[in-house]
Amino acid sequence: MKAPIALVDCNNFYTSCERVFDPQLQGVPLVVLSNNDGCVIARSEEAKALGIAMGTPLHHIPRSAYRQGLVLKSSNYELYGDMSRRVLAVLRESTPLVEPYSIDESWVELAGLGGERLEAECHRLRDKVKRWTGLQVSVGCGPSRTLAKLANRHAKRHPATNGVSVINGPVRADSRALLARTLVSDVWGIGGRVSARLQEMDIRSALDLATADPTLIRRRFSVVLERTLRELGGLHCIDMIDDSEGKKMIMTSRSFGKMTADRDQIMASLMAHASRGAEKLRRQGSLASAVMITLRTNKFAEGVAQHRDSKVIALPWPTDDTFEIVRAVRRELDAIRQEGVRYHKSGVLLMDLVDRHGRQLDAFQAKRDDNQRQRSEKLMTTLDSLNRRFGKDAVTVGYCQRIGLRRNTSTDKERRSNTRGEEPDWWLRSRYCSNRWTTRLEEIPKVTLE
DNA sequence: TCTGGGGTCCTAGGACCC
DNA sequence: TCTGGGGTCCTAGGACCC
Repeated sequence: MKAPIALVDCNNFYTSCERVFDPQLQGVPLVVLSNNDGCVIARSEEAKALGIAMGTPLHHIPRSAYRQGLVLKSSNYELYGDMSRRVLAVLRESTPLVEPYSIDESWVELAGLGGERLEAECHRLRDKVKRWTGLQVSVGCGPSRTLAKLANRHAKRHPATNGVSVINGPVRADSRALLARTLVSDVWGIGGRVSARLQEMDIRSALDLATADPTLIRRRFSVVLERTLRELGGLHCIDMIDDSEGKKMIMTSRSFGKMTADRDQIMASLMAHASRGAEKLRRQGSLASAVMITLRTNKFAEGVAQHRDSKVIALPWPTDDTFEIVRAVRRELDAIRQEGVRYHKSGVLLMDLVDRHGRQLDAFQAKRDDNQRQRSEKLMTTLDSLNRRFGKDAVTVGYCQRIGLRRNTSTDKERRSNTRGEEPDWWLRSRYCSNRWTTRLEEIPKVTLE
């Protein structure tokens, strides 16, 4: 028998992080906006009660919401990332079998526990995270990940559960009833397309799917859905993700603060993405064999020329050198950019990643002599350590400047006065950003004693 | 004026080989 | 009028996740 698995998920994670360090945000409707202050990506319970949907564009939020006290925050990933690490540290202290799943969720294997002891352990984890980080989590537990997800959703929605729910698949009556009440579209792994097709087959609830014919499901859909079906039945099919080899591709892209046709600005944005991508590459110890650049216009803008294109550039040898990657990007921009078109978003995708140490020195790589490689490694190590010590973007490539994330100041006006003259169009908007309370000494919370 | 960013897995189909 | 069969590898695109 496989050990039960729990999903520990932070409630309204981004808005909760904001509240930990700013008590004035308690009890008010609060939303966190996506990059560029584009649309709503997190909501407090009060904001949900105002009817603000996930993904609402900022400019579609009704005035009435502000009259009721709605507060906006720009996303502050430095803060959220650090809070996420803290939650993880608390979980890891309790059990070694923790697998981070997203910035606000982790899987935890609870071996050797069952019945009341299992439920007690879930409550203990929940209380501990709250006490040590100030964040509230919900814990869902079951024999498979799909059931743990479903239990988690239940725990989050029903205060009577006290944030913890354990289910056992359709064998037990109470779990069976929960599956019957859950729409198939709310099951983890089932999106809009698949659920529409399932409805046509009269499969409407999670229980309907759990008791459907696996062979038929596999034939009409795929092995993915068959696994979901079996997981709903209590069979463990979806394993821990083995990310020991790191990510298989690294994407860095952003929308521009304002659309622009200016070649230099577009170039600067791509160079910034290339250097950020190369940093991520070095952090996970990989080398990229190819890089793809992408450019696109704003699909929502009416009456303007639309254009999108991308190009894959093979690198002469697998590398993690910022300068080599930037050089490739610089050379190829004109291959995809159309003169006069105002672009809205650019991106750099590092592909065909190989392990830095496990690489084979084939005939091509041999072309790059040892001196050159050692110099590059030294330079990149220096670059990274300077940036670690003096803050992100302390040292950057040529004129690409900062990638356009927030600086110490948080208003557009202050930003402009910081940059001597006109601010580049491609820089992000980030008008409502809070401090990076836990990662920057200058922004640490101050307590004044009367 | 203003609509995010970063991933994974699976499948189908074409190219190519014997 | 007739035109093998089976296997692998690669890529593009679909679907889903947070």
